[in-house]
Amino acid sequence: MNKISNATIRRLSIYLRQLEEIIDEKIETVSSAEIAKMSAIKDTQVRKDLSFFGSFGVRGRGYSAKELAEKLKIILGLNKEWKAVLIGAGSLGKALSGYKGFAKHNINFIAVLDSDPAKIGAHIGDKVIERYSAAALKECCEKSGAQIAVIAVPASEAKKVCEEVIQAGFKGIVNFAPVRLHLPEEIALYSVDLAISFEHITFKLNRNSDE
Amino acid sequence: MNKISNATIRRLSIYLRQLEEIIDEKIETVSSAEIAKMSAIKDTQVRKDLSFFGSFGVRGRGYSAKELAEKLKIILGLNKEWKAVLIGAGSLGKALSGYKGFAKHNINFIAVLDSDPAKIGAHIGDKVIERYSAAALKECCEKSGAQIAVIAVPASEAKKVCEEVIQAGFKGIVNFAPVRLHLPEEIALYSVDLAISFEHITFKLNRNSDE
DNA sequence: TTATGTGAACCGGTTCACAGCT
DNA sequence: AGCTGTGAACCGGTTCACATAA
Repeated sequence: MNKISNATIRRLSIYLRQLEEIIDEKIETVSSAEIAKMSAIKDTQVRKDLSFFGSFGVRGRGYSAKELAEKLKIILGLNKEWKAVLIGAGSLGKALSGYKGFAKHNINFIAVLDSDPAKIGAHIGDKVIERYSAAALKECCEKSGAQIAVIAVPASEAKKVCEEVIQAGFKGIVNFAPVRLHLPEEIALYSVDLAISFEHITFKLNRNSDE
Repeated sequence: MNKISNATIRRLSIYLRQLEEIIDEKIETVSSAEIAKMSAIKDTQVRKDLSFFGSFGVRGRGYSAKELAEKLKIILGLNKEWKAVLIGAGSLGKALSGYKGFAKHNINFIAVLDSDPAKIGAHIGDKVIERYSAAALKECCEKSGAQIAVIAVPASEAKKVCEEVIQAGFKGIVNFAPVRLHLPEEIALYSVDLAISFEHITFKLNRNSDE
């Protein structure tokens, strides 16, 4: 199975989102050029990305928006049900648990864990916060079949939590803590780092003013 | 002025964070290999990235952790005070306004705006939520000198807000809404997209199980 | 004629190899 | 001897050019 670049994966998500907008507008057929324009990406790039997975269009005509969206969902794994555990019920955890986009794409939080005794038992959305422990993690993974751990704890705890998550048997991690996690090749990791995003902007603003 | 890749900018942020850890441990000198190991990046990459901005090390010895951190802060623009406006006081906005990392790097929220009348006047951290309007934006930008707009509103509003942000004169945008923003070359943009991060993981988990 | 699908060319970012300092 | 700094080589991702199909 030939390797797909991270950049391609990211763009597939973008295409899917644009297609969903198109479908909402009741448009049935789209060209790669139209998808490209909405995505601010070149049309050849769109076709090349899709070509790694098959040929979904009709020459001279374009793509069926619905069919292509369906294919992209399958490619991205969104046709399956995913179970995730949220670790950390702070303000960021709250924001994540409330995000509508997940359910839409079959990503469901089955539990919320936190190590702060004061929070245990409180509600967060329709979930009750449970006590964090390595054993609790293991139970989510083995009994409930959760595959994804979402780490939204302070930086100081993130490395330990990460190790316990791997121990418990999770196969995918979305990390929001501002630390670099080193993990085995077979675990999928995506890190969202707020500091990096803001520093990206300050760098560019700084540069623009220098020129 | 030669162009610096986004990848390099991202890594500079990472190096800075690792250096801060090193400084906390009272270590004075580091080699590029040590920074590289902590960052899970190759040592030649570290040196190449730094070389775009000057030579900060001592051959045969390494780098002064403090000095290099200081240089990186200057490169990333973190030696200056930045003023940002937070647009959207929902759960994500709350999480962002509470994030400690910003103040540490001289990024300050001077105002929180929201268009929901029910929220106006409420507190969010030590700020009072003000009514969102194009005029309010302009005031933040022109009177208070804010340079960065942080968009944390629902997808449906994001495009309109983005236009008004540009109109108001902001030069940098950090976007958390799940939409593609098209904007003029001279505006710095960084988008954080939760759906993309999760879909990245589902794609990889899906693939790993296929193989 | 129009728009897809794809091998080939290109380009830029990463890695290598080694010269240059301390 | 050890580690930095950097031109050159390499590699992978993007773009081009065009054959193919409706």
